[in-house]
Amino acid sequence: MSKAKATSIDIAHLAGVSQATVSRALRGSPLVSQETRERIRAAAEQLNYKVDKNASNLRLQHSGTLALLLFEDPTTDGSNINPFFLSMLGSITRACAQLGYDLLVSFQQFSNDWHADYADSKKADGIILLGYGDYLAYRARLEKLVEIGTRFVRWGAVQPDQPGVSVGCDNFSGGQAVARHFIEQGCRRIAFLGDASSHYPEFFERYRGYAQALQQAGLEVDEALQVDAESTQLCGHTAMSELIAREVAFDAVFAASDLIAIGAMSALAEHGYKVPVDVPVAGFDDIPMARFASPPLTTVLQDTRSAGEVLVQNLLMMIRGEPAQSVMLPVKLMVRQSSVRPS
Amino acid sequence: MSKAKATSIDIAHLAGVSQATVSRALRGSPLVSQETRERIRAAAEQLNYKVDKNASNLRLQHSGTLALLLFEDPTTDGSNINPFFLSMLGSITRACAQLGYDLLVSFQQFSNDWHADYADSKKADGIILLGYGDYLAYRARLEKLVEIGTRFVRWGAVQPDQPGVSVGCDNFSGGQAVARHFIEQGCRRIAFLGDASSHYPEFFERYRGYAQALQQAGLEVDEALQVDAESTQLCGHTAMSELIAREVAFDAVFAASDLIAIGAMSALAEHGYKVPVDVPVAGFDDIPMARFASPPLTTVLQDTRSAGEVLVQNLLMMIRGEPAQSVMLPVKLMVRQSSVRPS
DNA sequence: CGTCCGGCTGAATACGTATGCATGGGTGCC
DNA sequence: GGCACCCATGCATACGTATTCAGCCGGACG
Repeated sequence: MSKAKATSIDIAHLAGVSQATVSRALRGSPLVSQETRERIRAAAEQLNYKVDKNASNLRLQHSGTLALLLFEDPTTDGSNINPFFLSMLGSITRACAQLGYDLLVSFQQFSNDWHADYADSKKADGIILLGYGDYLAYRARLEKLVEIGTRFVRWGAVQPDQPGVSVGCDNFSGGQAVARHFIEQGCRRIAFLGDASSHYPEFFERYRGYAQALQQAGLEVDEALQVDAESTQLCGHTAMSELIAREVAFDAVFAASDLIAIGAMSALAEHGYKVPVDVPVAGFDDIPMARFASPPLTTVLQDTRSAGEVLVQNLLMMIRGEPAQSVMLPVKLMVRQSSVRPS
Repeated sequence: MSKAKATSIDIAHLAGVSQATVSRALRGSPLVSQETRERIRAAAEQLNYKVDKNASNLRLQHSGTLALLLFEDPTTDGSNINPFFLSMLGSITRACAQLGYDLLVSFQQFSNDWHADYADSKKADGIILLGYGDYLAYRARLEKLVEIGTRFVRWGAVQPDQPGVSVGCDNFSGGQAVARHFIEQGCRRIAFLGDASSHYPEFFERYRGYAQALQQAGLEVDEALQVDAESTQLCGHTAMSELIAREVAFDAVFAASDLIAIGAMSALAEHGYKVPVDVPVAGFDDIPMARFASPPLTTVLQDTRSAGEVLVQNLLMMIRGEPAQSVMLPVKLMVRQSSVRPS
């Protein structure tokens, strides 16, 4: 039909008013009379007019958009995105839609430089940072963000000395719960699969919870029972194989994430171990796959739905200039077959 | 530090040049001397300057952004997003990043009105439509989009009379392959779980492929063996239970999607059927969960990676004004344990 | 009948960038 | 030495919208 898109001036001509009135009418200003408003609305519909967001955003100095930045360690195999973060993505999208914001999604995995630019270039009003990253490597950047006044929230371990606002689950309690669950069943040599250094604060918190539960039960925390692993099935498989190769005794496996746990279970199967009879296994995250693993995987549920809501709400508070605080969300142990020895 | 964000004029002052030169330098215009360019770059860095995308986009009349619109039938249980589309999301994001575009993501599931507005409001240069939707219900809207010149590509069944450009897998051949796989093993009463009406063209194509394979093998296509189901585990469970309740004989189950297959397998287990010994099962999509189902699920692989690339490339062609055509991608049968009877 | 006020509307401008056009200074060539 | 030419830069303007300010009209009130 019309080749060029209609502008508010076209609408103004058609409706016999000025451009200013068109703008006011379409934004719902009370200054416009009901009759004029209706005429303008009709004209706009007739020409398929839509407000030009670029012009509008430029004028208003905000974009009505949030950016979601998913960063994963580039060392991961790059194949598939961690399902846990996909769940988060879904809940964040939902929360954004409910609150009237659009969402820009970017995977650090796929691009080189930090798209924190999204906010600096006014393409987004704020940023959500998501990922099990090597936190220390990003710390300087977070501090830079704070310094130049970029609004952002981070999903991850909630620690007192962090720059900016974080939202995360209670990884410590989750780790504790898993360890206690094993201990109650009489396990005494519980392996931990996952990076236990402070570079990965979330895994580290899970490890600390695990270690404390062991100590409270009077059990030794044996370094030989801990194997580093990033959150992929492949790493889980490798780490489990490594543990078996060490030939140390173990009677339970706590994997720091579900993907690691699933990889570990496949390695156990290959080596002839039956789960849970020979060795019970538990993971962390409760990704959808966990329920359908064989056997169904015991894990720690992170409530992604409220996590997404809290992230977005906190970010919007910051954008509005209100003070926002870090939040730690509760977790829940989901006991399934993989961790329960038949009595 | 500085409260207000720096503009190109600030940079111009600091570098002792005009705003025009700043713009040219930062955009890499060959008109600017090397020395001046360097001075401007330094000034920009010093002030943490980033080009204001809103102003830039307004001036350039494009946004460097694509919108991904995921629409699923609102009748689904709304809990989790179909993992297959999440895979597509990942590959589309990757393709966008590689081609220098940002991606705006929206779930029709969560919002009421069509955000085709993204393109009309110039927030995006084009739209990617994704979803097993009731296609007929959207047809009028697609035609409207074509009419007003909105650039979009659609993931789904590729059919000759469709408005716009589509990219999809060869669902027909996939359905054929699954049916033949069962037939080769001597199955003669193969059930089909999934909507077989033309409202869901992708499922319908899979059904047509299945039906043709049966006929070519001289087998009857029995309507009693087909049960409607949308693509969720719950629907799969329900549909399978329904089939069992019908008390018709069946010796294989072809589910139109992996989620349906997984739901069906759980229903089979509840009724005491062993997969694959009593009844072999296959799905469609090859979502990550399929490999970890119990038993691992035979399914039809859709290559989401190239699908994402083709979608984005086609859309960019349209944006550049080049002609783009619908594309049908090949599929591949992934035989795993769920469909293979021990001989 | 004049004044004032309130309710609507229009004119003008700013948001920050990109670019066509004009300009200045330097260089080469005759 | 003068003229033409080119490279680098500055000036001015347009992109489309939202809002401030000013103006107009009609009615109410003194």
